[in-house]
Amino acid sequence: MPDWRSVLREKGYRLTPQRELILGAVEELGHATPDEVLAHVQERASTINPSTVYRTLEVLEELGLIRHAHLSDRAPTYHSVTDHEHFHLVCRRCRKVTSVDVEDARGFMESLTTTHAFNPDVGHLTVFGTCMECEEKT
Amino acid sequence: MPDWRSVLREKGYRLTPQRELILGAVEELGHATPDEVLAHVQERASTINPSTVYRTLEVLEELGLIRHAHLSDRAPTYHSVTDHEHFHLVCRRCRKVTSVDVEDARGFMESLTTTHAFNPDVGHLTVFGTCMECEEKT
DNA sequence: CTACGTGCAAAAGCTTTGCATGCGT
DNA sequence: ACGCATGCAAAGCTTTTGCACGTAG
Repeated sequence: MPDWRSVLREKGYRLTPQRELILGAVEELGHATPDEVLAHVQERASTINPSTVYRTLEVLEELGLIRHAHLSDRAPTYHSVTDHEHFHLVCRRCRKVTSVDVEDARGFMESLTTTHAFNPDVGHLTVFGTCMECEEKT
Repeated sequence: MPDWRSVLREKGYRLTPQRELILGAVEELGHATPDEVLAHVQERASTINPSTVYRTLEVLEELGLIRHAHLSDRAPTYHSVTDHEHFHLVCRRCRKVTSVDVEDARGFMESLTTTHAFNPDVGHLTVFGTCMECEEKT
């Protein structure tokens, strides 16, 4: 797990308090929209601006420190990559998000490679559906 | 494959030229954003309004006549359901979209059901990645 | 010191909503 | 004739952009 400071420096990016706060927010929040990240960092530094959040999330993702997925039909959510690489299950009814180890998708991913000449990005994958709890409540 | 007229009528929706045109546009275009649908229908009926397109797509999806998927980080795209049910592979570099029969994902989907108590909606699934053509151009 | 990063404000999408008119039933 | 559907216009959100200042290196 590479140190975020070195990663930024190596690519010629500067170390700023905003970048540290935003990366910290993403790690703390788990899965957060830009908006939620903004709200979180503003608790500590109220003058931080939305545009800084968007710009910083973009940089951090480019550097591979965070990733985003689409857990709703609307905003993207960002999450840390320091944890295991994972993909997501999202229940449409209760909105619950489950993180699943990429290992559980390996067979499927490999079949896409061999039969469709496609190299899938499993870390970005989101599967929508219904969790059994909700299913039973029908 | 149910007739769209009957489907609308059975649920108490009215048959309008706009609805017919919009459904037709989705079927012709394959995978289209609301914007593309609008442009297409306006070729025939220039007064059709964006809000009608949004409202109609929502109705048609609710009735199961069309579905949407997220083929880019931005706009949703709608497609007909009269074809085979399918999911999508999207190449991030060349933006190519491949439709894949759901059968190819069955094993994976079943494993999610059994090991994660989750009932996946395979028709909404989109897998991002890189196609081999682009991969080789590196 | 240099120029990258930030804050601010305005603009740019995209989508939704309220309302009066029109049209399908 | 009744009331849903549409067109229009305006508002709402989220995200992007231009610019001048501040600050990391």
